[in-house]
Amino acid sequence: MPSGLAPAELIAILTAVTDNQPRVMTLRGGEALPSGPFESTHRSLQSGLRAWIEAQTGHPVGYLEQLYTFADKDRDPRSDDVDTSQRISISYLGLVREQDAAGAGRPAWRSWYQYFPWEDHRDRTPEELPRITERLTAWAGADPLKIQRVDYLFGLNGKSWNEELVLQRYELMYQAGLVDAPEFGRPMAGDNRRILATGISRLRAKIKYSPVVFELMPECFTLLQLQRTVEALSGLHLHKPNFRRQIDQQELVEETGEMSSGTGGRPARLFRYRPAILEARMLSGARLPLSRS
Amino acid sequence: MPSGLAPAELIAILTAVTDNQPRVMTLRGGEALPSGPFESTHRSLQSGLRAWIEAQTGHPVGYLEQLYTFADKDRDPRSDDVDTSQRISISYLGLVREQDAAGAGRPAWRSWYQYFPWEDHRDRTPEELPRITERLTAWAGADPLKIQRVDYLFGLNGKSWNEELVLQRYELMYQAGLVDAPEFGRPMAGDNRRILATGISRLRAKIKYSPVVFELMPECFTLLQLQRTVEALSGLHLHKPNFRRQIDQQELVEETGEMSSGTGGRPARLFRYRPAILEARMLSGARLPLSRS
DNA sequence: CTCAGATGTACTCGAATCGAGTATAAATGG
DNA sequence: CCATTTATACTCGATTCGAGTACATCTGAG
Repeated sequence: MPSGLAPAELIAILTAVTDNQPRVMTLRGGEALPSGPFESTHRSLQSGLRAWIEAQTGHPVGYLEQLYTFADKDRDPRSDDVDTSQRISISYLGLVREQDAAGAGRPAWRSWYQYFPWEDHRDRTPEELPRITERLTAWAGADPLKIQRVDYLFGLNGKSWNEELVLQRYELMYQAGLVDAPEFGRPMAGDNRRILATGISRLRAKIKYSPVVFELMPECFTLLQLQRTVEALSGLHLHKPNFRRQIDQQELVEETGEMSSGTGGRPARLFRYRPAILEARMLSGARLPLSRS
Repeated sequence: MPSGLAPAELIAILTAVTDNQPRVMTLRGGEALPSGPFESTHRSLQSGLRAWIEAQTGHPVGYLEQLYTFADKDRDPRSDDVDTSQRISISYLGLVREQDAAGAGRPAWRSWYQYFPWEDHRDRTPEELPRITERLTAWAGADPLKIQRVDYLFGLNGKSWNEELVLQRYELMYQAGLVDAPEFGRPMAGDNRRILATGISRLRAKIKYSPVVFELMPECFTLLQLQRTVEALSGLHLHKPNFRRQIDQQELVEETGEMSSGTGGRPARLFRYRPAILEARMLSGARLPLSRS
């Protein structure tokens, strides 16, 4: 057997937000992410992955960003193919607007929070959390380092909840043997659930300093729709006046002149993203006005 | 020819700071970075790269962080092997303390700023900058998008210099055909110089919210030594009182009780990093007190 | 010895940011 | 008509941060 010559695998976390739910594109009954081998016909890693996504989900992709590269032995030890040569997996985060799916692999959009129910803190703290932290605390025992880590990751004992630490929380739960319990979120094949956690972490971090949210918005939107989208992604409730102030200050959007067709209350102004400003705002960014509750 | 079965290549940007200069470990007369194929004997991507680095440079590595994965066709089009199958390159950023090098590939530490002389803004704005921006402005012509991009990346026309945009600046200069001019920095083989730019960008961003600087510091250090290291990395001059205030507030360091042996002025207190605080500060981070001049 | 020069340390001030709260305006629907 | 929902404007105080100033302490050259 020569050195690791297995083809590299490309994996996508394709995300959209509909009905105030952040969703991920899954295959085979929700247990797998779109993926396929990188082939010599592909012009680049990105275009290769785009081809696989279109074939498997029938969905065109706009924004695509590289996440992380794994080798098999770095990955989830439950993998089936123990004696094949080492495979390299390159994961990407993709953002799309629409949600109709019709491809070869039984594509379906599923809410992130089916897989990570403890990550949605928009309305109340999730009901799973007490049971999770209870078992984690038991697992930590008297080890001060473990206790500190549990407190820090899950916002216990005066620490505050940090929504970006999705991956770290998942890995701690993995260490503590909690991720196989079906009560704590739907499982996925292989390490796909961990890759999803990586993508969520990255996206939650990125919306704070980069205008990627607009990749998920329709052409025209109200400020509340924008806020609801950010809230869905971050899993947090935001303070409305502050959110609007931030959006104003950053001049990321402009009015279209039209008004929303009224979904219950007073009609809202419709806005449009100003991509012209993108460069200048790359770093000053779109900070999130957070909220305790 | 089957699908792209070339072994994946591992590449390292190994960085240290000595004599107030940020340095990168190079091979073959400074034109290449340490690298080697990922082999089936390697336990993981990281450990494989560690082995190659030790063999080629004789240098052990502590901190190692994945940067980016390329396929050949994504890379610099000047690559020699046009008709081989597609090769995948996985780049890493490594941080080390010491600087003695003795390995198989003529290892040598070189200052970052030999390769990117326009990135060092500590004392004065670099002398190359006027000539670079002049040629870039000529290249941009009347295209408003290009003009905006030049202004934004190089801090022209009221925009401020953003030290993190090393890669973007290099890629713009590449587009404009400036990177082959030896007056604008030392060249490297293939796309190694672009990979180095990627690493510098990442490190300059990371020192702002993560205590990675301490990977580059000796066990004990004065606050001024710490400041000089951060300045070397960011290529900026920092305001001393503000820098110390930040370090105090974040409680990242503790006094050793000893004093510096006096390198000219009044003896300074020696400090030591407090890794115990690491977790809690992961995000609140080590922000940089910047400075215009 | 003394003083220049370098380094170390302690304050102050004002602008900007941001979480949080309050108030008011405009539409819908029973 | 009024409760409810949504939209929008304004205020207040805490914190952060860039910037400036002042002063302390040691080394070493003359």
